[in-house]
Amino acid sequence: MTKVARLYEGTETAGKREAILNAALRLFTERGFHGTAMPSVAELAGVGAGTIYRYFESKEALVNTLYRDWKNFQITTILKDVPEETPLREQFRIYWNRLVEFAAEFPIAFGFLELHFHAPYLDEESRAMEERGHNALVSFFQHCLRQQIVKNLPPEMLGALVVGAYVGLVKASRAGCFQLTQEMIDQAEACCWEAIRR
Amino acid sequence: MTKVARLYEGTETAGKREAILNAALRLFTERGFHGTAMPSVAELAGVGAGTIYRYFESKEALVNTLYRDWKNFQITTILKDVPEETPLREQFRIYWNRLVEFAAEFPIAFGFLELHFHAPYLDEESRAMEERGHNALVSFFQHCLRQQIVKNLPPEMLGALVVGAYVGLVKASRAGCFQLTQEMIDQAEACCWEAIRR
Amino acid sequence: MTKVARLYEGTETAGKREAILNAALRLFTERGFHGTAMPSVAELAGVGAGTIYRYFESKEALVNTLYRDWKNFQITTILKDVPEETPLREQFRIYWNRLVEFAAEFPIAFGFLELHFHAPYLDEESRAMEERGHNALVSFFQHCLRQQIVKNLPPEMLGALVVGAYVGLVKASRAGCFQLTQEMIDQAEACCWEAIRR
Amino acid sequence: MTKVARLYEGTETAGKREAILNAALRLFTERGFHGTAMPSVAELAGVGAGTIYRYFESKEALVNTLYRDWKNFQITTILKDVPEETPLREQFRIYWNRLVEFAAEFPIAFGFLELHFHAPYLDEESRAMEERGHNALVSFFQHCLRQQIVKNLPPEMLGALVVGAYVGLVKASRAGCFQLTQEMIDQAEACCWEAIRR
DNA sequence: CATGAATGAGTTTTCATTCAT
DNA sequence: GATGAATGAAAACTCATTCAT
Repeated sequence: MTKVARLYEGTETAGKREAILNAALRLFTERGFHGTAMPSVAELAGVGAGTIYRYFESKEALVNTLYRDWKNFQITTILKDVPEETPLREQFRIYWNRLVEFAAEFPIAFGFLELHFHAPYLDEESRAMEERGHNALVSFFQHCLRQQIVKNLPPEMLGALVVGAYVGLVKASRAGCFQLTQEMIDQAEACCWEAIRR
Repeated sequence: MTKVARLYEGTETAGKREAILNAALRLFTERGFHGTAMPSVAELAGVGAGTIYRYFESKEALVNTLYRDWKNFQITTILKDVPEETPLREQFRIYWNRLVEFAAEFPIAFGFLELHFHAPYLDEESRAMEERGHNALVSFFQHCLRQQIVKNLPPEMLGALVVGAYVGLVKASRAGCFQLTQEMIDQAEACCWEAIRR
Repeated sequence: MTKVARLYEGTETAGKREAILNAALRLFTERGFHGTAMPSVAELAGVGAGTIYRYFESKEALVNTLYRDWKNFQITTILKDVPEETPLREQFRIYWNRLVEFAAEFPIAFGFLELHFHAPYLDEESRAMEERGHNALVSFFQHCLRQQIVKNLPPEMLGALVVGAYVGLVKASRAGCFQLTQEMIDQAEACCWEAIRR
Repeated sequence: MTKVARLYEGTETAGKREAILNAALRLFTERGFHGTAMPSVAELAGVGAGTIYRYFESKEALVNTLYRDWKNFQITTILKDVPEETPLREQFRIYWNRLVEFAAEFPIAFGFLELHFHAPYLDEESRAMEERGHNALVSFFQHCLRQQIVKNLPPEMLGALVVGAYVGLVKASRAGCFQLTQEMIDQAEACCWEAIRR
């Protein structure tokens, strides 16, 4: 059983709701929001078409739940348990590895979050979650800036470059350009740090 | 200059085909392929709904034409007129600036190409065009590798990191995180080079 | 007193069947038969959706039970305890007052019976009940005709005019056009008698 | 060709819109608003299901158009060309006859207007039209009251009794209780006048 | 050529009814 | 007996595509 499924397994409500969310995650990622028909979600989830509406008010509610849950999970997974006193260079390494691990362990969710970044059908709450991730990123680079260990550039720009490189790397590896070994991940991390370090 | 480029010039000379491509570019970028109704494309283009089908066999044919035309235009624009003997470090600077200029001059087309990267409704020919861009990128970094001026990493990976950083930068600036000045563009270019240089 | 009547009394003694009939009466009257969802009936009745089907075979069976019970109750209430020897003019007064009282005491049931008059989903038995009320009406006016105290018109027509006036009066008062006082009820009764008396 | 059809034939838009309105009029009257499926309207109208939505925004818009058009037509038909100086007793006779004629010539529309009186899906504008008819009625009886030729009762009540009797009469004749001859119509008119005259 | 009205297959969503608990 | 989650058929509505004008 993959970890993908496990995000939606902990609760005792169990079963249908998780099946729907997992089916929707896959189909929305593969075909996009408007390209996915609700009956196809139901079929993949192994439930009746009407059943989805017992758990989610609408298709939009479904995609938003998915976005919030996964974005929240991603942020939590990446930020958890890093002692404040850890050197920032070391923190950078940790976050980088966690980002890559997240994409490796939850490839569909990674694709989903990428595809739905800033999508017009995301609601207030989903956007707030997006914002939360963004703030954590900016906050880290502000910290780096204060310690003068990175180039004197806007923290948003530093974040954009590093996260952009991360996304590019993962997408390219997923497109089959290369297989990501731990060595390559480490090398990429080194590249990114060198890109921004003072 | 191709017809694709002319779409963004004066509309008085534009034929119906251009008007349709123009309208479709905007709507597909804003709402996605499945989220865009053909009649809405017709309306924005100022033509009858049936007229689209005189120029394009289907909605898929339209999006593929758009993808091919713009991808081709992007590749051509970025690669043109760089003498082989130009130092690679200088070539890198040129390509970087052209990428950023392209995104600035054709922001909708940039968004369109990003959004439709690897979309399931793109056909063989469109994928071949994608491949062509990819090959040019890889080829450049192979050249760099042979001259041992960049880190000894797969050229696809070097490309992924740099282009990823570029995409991240442009998207962040478009999301309103910051305004891209020439100085920042130059600084970002320096970052990217430092990321990969040996 | 039948169970139908008891529905409008204290709810603490009411069984589930009564609760369902009560809820259905209100919702069918407010939103119509097809406009009312069975789960909404269940919710208002405070029972599970499946429970309705322990008491009624289908939605049609429910509306027919309701129609029959209330039509029967209406007829019974209006006709009861009028000695045959009572002068017909006096009987007319009695019936008129009982009709108005019925509409005042059971306004929802009055609306329900009006709305469902001749509805296509009423079954044989419900139509027979409708017929029974009609026959009582016609029979009364035949009696009047035999005594030559009313105009020499078909009894059905006399009934239609008087009952029509009654329905019009009640509906108008319910629409808020005026408040029905006993004086007005008496005056209306006088009008109706003058309409048909010889 | 019946007059029912003719209400929607005068315009040069012709054809589909009228066919849809006429089909909807029949089905809404026979089965009610919620009991009528849009595809069944389309089928009876002899058009595609999607075509209805080229002419009417929604099912509600369709029923409201129908209600407004017919209510307006009814009011106009009944009130037209009655010189102010006509004696009120004579006006009463004219209006009565026109009401009955309307119901005879447009039996489905009569049923439609009766069934949808005060329906919850009627919009502001439709209710305003309802009000307009009501006002004309009240206004007539106020005139009668001022001339002291009718009983001293609220004009709304006089109207409710007379119109109620009219509706009862028509409904009964339509239910097959009797065939309405001109003689009977005249007699009914006499009844109604006697009901309210001073 | 250009149009846009017309279409019907497909979409999202609802709801009468069932059935395992 | 009572429940309410589950269902799938059918509802309202949309839209890619066609074709008569």
